[in-house]
Amino acid sequence: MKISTKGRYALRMLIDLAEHKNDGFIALKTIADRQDISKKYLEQIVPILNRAGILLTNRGFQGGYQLGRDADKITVREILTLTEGDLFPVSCMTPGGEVNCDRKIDCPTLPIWLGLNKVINEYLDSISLQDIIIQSNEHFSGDYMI
Amino acid sequence: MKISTKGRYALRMLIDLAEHKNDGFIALKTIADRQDISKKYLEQIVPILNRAGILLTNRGFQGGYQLGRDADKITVREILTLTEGDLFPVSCMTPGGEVNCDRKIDCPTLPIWLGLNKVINEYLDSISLQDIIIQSNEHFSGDYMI
DNA sequence: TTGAATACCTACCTTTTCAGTAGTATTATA
DNA sequence: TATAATACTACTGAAAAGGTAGGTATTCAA
Repeated sequence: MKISTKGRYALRMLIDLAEHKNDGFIALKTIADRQDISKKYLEQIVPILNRAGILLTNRGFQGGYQLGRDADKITVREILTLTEGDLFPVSCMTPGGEVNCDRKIDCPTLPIWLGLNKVINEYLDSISLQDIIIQSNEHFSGDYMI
Repeated sequence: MKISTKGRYALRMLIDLAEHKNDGFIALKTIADRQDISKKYLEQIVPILNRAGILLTNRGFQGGYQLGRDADKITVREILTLTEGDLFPVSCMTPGGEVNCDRKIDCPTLPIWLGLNKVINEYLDSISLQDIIIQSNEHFSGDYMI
């Protein structure tokens, strides 16, 4: 019951891009260095986000990445769903929402997983990259107000 | 981000015991057969629940298990926390609640994980074995009311 | 008092997933 | 055309998941 590095790194990369959205295309090496993540590993994560239109990319000299959408239009749920596969908390359900289990009729635990799925998704859906940055800045200045 | 078989099997075993709480001690073989779970695997899960006082056990001939507490005093959260380890959604936090990460100061994602942890735990804490059985029965009779 | 049924314990095993590395191909720009 | 970047694909070592296997200890009933 853990989010893997894949999802966490994707999130950190996108937050980094959102924080530097006025810097043009940013090379993966720059992000990898700033976030202390293996660049090679990030290379594998990036195409997932790319295909979903979350990123704009430029190859070649001075290439790199930018957010493909405004930061307030990208939710944590979208990022994690792309990178972690679906977020359904048990393996008996497919991404499409179908239950793939012989016991599904009268399974007493199914309502629990459906409910858990709901609270998780609603929570993660309520947070955008923009929200994260705002909250992060508030917290930062808060440290100096004591 | 999935609950493993260990947690799900534990939950099903305890629901089974709650449904048959008037049958005295129930052998693991009976539960394994009814739930279609490997008895040998269940044997490994049981001690975890046992140590927490959720189970009463009797060894020897006609031995078996009973719930050690009323079904409305056993929550899904307790069962899953015991079997899955803590339920914290990322690996950077210890069961005790301490953050085990160099980046924890000003980590912009930490509030997300704290919030996610909260909604997950509150949800699972709100469901007892008793609740599951009641809801399961309602659903069952509902099928005949059409 | 003995045999069967039960829980308890520990080691082992196979498969899958995680978390990357490595190497090569492709593309855009100066 | 050299160079700095992304894009793609294969491989790998370690850990976790999901069990099996085999033995020991305990209890009750006949």
